[in-house]
Amino acid sequence: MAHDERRLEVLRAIVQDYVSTNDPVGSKALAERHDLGVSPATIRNDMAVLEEQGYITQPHTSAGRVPTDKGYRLFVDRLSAVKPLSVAERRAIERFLDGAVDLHDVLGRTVRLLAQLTRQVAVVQYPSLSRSAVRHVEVVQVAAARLLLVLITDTGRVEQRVVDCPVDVDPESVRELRTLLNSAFTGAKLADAGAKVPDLLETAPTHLRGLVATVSATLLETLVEPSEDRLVVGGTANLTRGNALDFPGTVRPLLEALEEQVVVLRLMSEVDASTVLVRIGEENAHEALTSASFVSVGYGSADRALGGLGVVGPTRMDYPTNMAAVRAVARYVGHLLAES
Amino acid sequence: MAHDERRLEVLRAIVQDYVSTNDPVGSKALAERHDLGVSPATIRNDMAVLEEQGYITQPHTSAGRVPTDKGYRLFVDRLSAVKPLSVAERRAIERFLDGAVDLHDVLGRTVRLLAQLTRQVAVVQYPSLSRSAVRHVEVVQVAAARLLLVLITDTGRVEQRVVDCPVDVDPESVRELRTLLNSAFTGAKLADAGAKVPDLLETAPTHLRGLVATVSATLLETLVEPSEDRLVVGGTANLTRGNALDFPGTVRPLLEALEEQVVVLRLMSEVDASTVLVRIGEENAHEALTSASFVSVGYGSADRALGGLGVVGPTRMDYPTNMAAVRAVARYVGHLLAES
DNA sequence: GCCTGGCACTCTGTCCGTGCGAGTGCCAGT
DNA sequence: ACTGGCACTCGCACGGACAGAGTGCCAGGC
Repeated sequence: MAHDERRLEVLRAIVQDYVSTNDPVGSKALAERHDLGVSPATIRNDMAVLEEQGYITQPHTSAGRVPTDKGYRLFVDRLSAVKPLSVAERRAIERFLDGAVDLHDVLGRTVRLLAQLTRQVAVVQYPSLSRSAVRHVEVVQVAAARLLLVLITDTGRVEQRVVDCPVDVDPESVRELRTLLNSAFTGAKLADAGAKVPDLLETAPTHLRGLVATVSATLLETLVEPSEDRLVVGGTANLTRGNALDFPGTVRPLLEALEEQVVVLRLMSEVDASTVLVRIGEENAHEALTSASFVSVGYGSADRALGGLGVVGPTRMDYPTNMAAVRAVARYVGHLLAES
Repeated sequence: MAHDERRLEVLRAIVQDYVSTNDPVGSKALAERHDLGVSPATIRNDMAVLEEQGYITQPHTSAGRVPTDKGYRLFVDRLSAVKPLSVAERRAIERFLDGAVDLHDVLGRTVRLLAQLTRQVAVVQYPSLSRSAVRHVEVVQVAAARLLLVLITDTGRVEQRVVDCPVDVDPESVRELRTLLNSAFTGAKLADAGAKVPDLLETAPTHLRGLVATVSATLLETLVEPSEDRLVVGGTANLTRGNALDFPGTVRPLLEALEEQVVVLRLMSEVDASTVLVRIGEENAHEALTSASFVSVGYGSADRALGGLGVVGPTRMDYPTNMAAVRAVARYVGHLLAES
């Protein structure tokens, strides 16, 4: 029916205008700025219907209309085409990320890049430990009865733990231990590492049993502990951009949630690498984020997402552009980490 | 002269009142809240002198007085005693920092602790590479012609770099290389490491020369590069606390400067571990920080500062408390890193 | 049946004038 | 040298008037 179609067109126009002007948009302005082929009065009727259906709302009588969360949702799902990035932007991504010297650097550059590209707050998760594989385990003796355990994953992430042993350890044992651990764990997915411990304990020479047990315990703790998942945040200054209406009250709770990390990590846990996930306003199910939207996607090769990255901003954001930027950056980071 | 003394007392009272109430303070309120033993009229005369000397100013005619940067400076230098931390606070520091599992964790906890204690933005610098000593160098072969170099310092910091070799490397050479590097560098201050390279090259067996040269080059790059100094920032949500007057305009430039890191690191480069450094407003010589104060101190043992930490907030801050907190936390972190 | 032009209505943001309160500076008196 | 008193200056909060934007509704046209 031509009706419904035009009504959606009106909704799209409202979203686009509101996103770009930051003012509630009225029927007259809409008719002027878009070729809808109908008069303001007709648009008003459509808007009345859209409002009744819950897609738009007016801040107060006799102001223009503003999209609701539901309206943005419809817009994202059905009314927007993902905007391809310009050549200049693609090149910027490459130039920005190439030349990174280590994982920390890669993620730091990524977060700055995303923040700059989208003009929103960017978040990047460290490659998940449990989804990585062990590249190398290193044991360093730092004192007679104290060892430093260093775990290097194939994504370049490095974890370290100090292990206090009940008795002194001689250097030869350290060497054996290193060999033992590496042959047991190297190449294994960290998620599977736990299963290898009993085996390892059995095959270990008797004089190393105790040591292996102590060290394995710490190692497992390191691997399993998912709370240790890290997050890099950047571009928080972008929160102060734009209208005060974007975040009712203040940006304070949002800043706190971003520092809390746990909140964002939980949201990020749902991502996969194939589709860009958009959570709008109330959909976020966390108080501090109810007036914000979260656009995220997993990075890594298709079969396993190493982690997630995304941007956080006001619900009034340019979804097509941000989704495109997030996806493009994730792809590039995925390649970068896969080949290193 | 009794005059001057009372005048300073008035200045102290003004600073204290203004910090706690956030309102320009007038002569009447001052007389009521402090036992200065004189009438408001007298205080007014003193205030007129203080204003003429540049220690205080009035936002507009017929509002109370507000301390200037110069006023705060005098207050910090001569009028304030460092307020000792309460037992509860000391205990909080211990409880908060104990149980950290690695360096990243220590610094993360530190920054959260400082932010919470002072209700300001907290910054903590990673232990400086050049002032640390090498604990261990690890070489891991990740491909035929690609090595991963891992450097572990005595402060628990871990740096890693990928090295691409011109020719394939056999595993035996990797083992020799590891031994070689460790015997050359272990225990050496990173600042001195550069000097050891020529020696190393000479003593290296002929078949390893090329490899050692390549690897050393990357290693040196890692060590010397001071731009890689890292910063942990926390408590940015505290910027939105307090009056809008605290930061004229917005907090935006400040947030940007904090993310820039370079700016803060430069300020931090001057700290040493013995005295708490306070930079007030314009003293900061960076545009974004001219309406902010920076309280910092070095941590580490007395003879060598490993890095700096501090807080950033409005010039209108509680200097004695913040200085005490910064110093106490720095001491504790210093101990923690020294013993690990 | 759908669209359009017109019209009355409502509401907000803004501007302006007023009054009030806080605070000052100055002066004369002790 | 300090104090009380007094006139003066502003900023700010309050309130009314006004203009502008936008709506809902209705009657008429295609």
